[in-house]
Amino acid sequence: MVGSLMAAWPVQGQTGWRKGPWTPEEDKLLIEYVNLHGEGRWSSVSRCAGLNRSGKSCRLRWVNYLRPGLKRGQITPQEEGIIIELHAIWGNKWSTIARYLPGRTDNEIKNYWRTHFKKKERTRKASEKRKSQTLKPKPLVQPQLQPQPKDEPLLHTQELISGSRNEPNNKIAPSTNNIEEQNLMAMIMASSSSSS
DNA sequence: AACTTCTACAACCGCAACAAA
DNA sequence: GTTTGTTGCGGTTGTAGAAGT
Repeated sequence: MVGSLMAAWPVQGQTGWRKGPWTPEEDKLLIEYVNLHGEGRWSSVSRCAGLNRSGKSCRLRWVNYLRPGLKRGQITPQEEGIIIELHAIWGNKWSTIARYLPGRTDNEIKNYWRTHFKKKERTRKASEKRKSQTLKPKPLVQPQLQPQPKDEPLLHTQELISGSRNEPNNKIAPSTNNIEEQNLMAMIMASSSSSS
């Protein structure tokens, strides 16, 4: 199965775009294009740069892998703490969370969370199972990881993260509208400045 | 050594929001 | 005001390599 899939990859989709892993040549073309023309206009990248890739694919490759300033490697315990805190506030707003972790992408954080959350979930369920065999079942009090309402006041100024990123697509930081959140932001600011 | 399971990561898909025509 | 194209986001899947049995 794996072998046959690999043999078939990379393939061309029904739209004619190439799919699958990027080659160093493609990376080079994309980097050259973005260096010359800047980010954005992804739909024209494929044509102009001679890449047989969809704009979506080009953007994703750039944002998650090629963009300068990306940190590679392990998420530090400090970053993990920030992710946990921010996830408690915003839920699965990965791109929002990523704005507070310079050099980290939403995809990276999402992957990290899924891996680790799944692991924790599994161990939690396993221990519950063990408990339930010996104890009377009682209502489970879960830590609240509720996302904010969809219309949360996300649109604010970017002062919060000023200096942390300089990409043009660095949009807006969520507003800090309670003490807890403000404390968290202070913690993040302190940790990011100390780590740099 | 062979096999299985787990983890990390890259990439794709579908959808929604937004802007331009 | 409507349609169409583009961009960005979140969810999901697939693969490689590491770790465990």
